[in-house]
Amino acid sequence: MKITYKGDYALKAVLALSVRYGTGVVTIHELASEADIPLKFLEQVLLELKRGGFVESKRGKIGGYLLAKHPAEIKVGDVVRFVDGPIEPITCVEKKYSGCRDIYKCAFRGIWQDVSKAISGIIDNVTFEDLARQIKKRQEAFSYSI
Amino acid sequence: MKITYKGDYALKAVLALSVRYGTGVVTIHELASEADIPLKFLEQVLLELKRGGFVESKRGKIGGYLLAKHPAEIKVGDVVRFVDGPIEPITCVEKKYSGCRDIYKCAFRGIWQDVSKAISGIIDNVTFEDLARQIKKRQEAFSYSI
DNA sequence: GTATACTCTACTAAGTTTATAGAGTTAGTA
DNA sequence: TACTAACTCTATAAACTTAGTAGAGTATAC
Repeated sequence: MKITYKGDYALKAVLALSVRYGTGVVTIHELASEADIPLKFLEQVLLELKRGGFVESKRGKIGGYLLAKHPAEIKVGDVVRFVDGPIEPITCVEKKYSGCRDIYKCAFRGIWQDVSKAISGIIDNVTFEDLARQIKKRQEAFSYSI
Repeated sequence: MKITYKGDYALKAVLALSVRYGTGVVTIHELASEADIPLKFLEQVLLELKRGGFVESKRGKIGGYLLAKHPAEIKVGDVVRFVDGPIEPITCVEKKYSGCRDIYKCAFRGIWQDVSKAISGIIDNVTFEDLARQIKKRQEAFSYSI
């Protein structure tokens, strides 16, 4: 499992949209400057997220992006797997694999399966609602402290 | 975390040497054909493992490789980290990192730290003695069944 | 002194990552 | 209608990583 910049950007974009869920659209430009992401790269990431059903877009002058579902329905794992591919640390643990000629000899397979399960257990148990709530709390705490 | 072919080959080589621990040296050629690894690639992997203190070599006509320590003293995690680098899924969780300008905003950091801990919890709790014992058991079971 | 096996450096083809460029499309509004 | 702001799509490219190959060099048993 490796989180690439693309994956990182995707997660941050979805989180930014989660925090603003229900408040209309956000432009790529806003998202890019807020999260410090190269604009043209973010364009591609958002298009991909759209194809994946995570976000929706509105074109035209007052256009922008918004979340396609409620933040509670999007897990961190969903975005990671969609953008950066399978979380398995090695190919032989992915579902369709049928490689290892003598599978009984592959002493490591069990370990990689355990690793995969452990990772899933973490990233599939955090939704963007959880993360958005954290962010909002911090923002409140910050504004009180002024 | 991603296990590359190099990492995979390294693990298999160390395991093969673990199974034969105490029985003298094994040539690269034997290891390569036993584990179906390209010979010249395995050469490099073994040299690297030697520099890492995992294996020792004996040159000359009756030369070959052997484990530098007892299999019980080598964890799977040691080899993985040495050959394929840090197991952290993203740079910002590695020890020396001091990047994130506003770390309090990085809502994902905690997740990646949890993932790292979970992976470590698995790969640092399996030694090559454990794995070698498994292999030997299977070999026995196999020979009984004939 | 020769065969065998490890040592070391360099090279390369292919794939992935991280962007950048630019032309095209949609929709609000003056 | 014309203009503008914003999304859409395809192509390209530099840098890096991976996986493997090549070949000359060094040590040691016999």
